[in-house]
Amino acid sequence: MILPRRFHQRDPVTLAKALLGQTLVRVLDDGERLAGRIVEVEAYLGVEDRAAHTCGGRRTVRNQSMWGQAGHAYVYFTYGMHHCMNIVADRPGVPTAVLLRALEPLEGIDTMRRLRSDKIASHRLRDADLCSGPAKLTQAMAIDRTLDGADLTRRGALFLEKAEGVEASRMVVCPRIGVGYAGEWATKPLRFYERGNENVSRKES
DNA sequence: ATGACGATTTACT
DNA sequence: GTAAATCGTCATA
Repeated sequence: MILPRRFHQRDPVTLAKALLGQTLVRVLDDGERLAGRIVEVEAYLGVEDRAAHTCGGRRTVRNQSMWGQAGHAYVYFTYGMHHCMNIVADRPGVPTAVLLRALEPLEGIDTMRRLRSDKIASHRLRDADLCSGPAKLTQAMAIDRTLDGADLTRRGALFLEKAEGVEASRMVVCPRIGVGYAGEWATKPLRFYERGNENVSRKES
């Protein structure tokens, strides 16, 4: 079953926790299906959040997806070489989102490994190296700006299937990664991951 | 038109 | 641990 619009129409912290355990599915142009279980996420809280791209109400060409309807993808390009994928939360005009930081590979693992190996020299990547970071998972799932704005509640190139969630007792809650520039917002507990999962990008910081 | 900067990853000391 | 890679985006002028 595909996760419905209503699932996404919540505040980003609630959505972030609910997304842990759910399945992200990517269908390639040739029909091959790649899938991963979401095991690490971060919530971005919108205009007040100094770490968010929509901080201060900024609305730009790049971040316009964050201002739109929940359940769509917000994919951005950064560091001149990497893509990161978010899931838009809340309602139109409230620009919040959840960043996907790590997946546990489920389907299409050989293709994921090829997509990752094409870019880097090292051969024989472990399964846990395929999707253990926000830009690694977009590489392994062939996600780029062409999928920005994609509706994740429809069976297309990218969508979310319902699976068993992760209980609060098995979640680690800690500060977000890589947002040291955001002042007091850098230390807020907005990162969530499944305790003990080997695919997580880093242990608690 | 210009310049500074990343919601990162990888390789190397 | 530190540094390089690499360029679209956005604020400033």
